[in-house]
Amino acid sequence: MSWTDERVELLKKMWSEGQSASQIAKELGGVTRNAVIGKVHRLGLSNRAGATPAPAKAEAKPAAAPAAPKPKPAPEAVAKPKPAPEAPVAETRPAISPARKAIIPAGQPLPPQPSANEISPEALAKVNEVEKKAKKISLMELTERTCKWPVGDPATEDFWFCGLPVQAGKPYCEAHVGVAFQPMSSRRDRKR
DNA sequence: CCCTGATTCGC
DNA sequence: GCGAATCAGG
Repeated sequence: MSWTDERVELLKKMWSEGQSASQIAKELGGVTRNAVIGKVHRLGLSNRAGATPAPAKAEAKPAAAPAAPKPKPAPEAVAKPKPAPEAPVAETRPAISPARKAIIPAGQPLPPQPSANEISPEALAKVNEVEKKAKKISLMELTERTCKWPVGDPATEDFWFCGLPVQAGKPYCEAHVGVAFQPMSSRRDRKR
């Protein structure tokens, strides 16, 4: 397999939509996530921010490299009409409360894929669905990899934990993670 | 253990 | 340029 224009295009699209490298690789087929990541870097779009107004975070970066030229290949993001202003929300914010109406930026809509943004009623529906087939485990049955999403009233017998297998190092299963956390976008931190 | 992206380096 | 191996982290 080679990186044809079409494949690269799909790669760009998915990457900008926040899809993970493995998902993209799976979609493309014939390549591994490593290949995707490698390509992403070579394309110079390792930063998922098509036009993120820089967190303006007063990072106390040493920057003690006066003579160190940082050849940062300026993002060629220009001809690309980026409608979504990227919601400036903190990612680690568990929104347990289901009371949340669509705050979807009413900019230019994203016709094909609703993308992976906001909670969306879809995610909520997914949770309902999941709760049906939840394992309904008890507190003591919780392990490192069981979804710890509580359901029901703790003061009642009608209370249990989801118990479905969690994904990654999250405390919840995929469905619940979708409701509890914001998509994903900024995780900039490398110690090396 | 599952996953994520980042980097390196032989090809 | 490519991507497996490796690394670093959740």
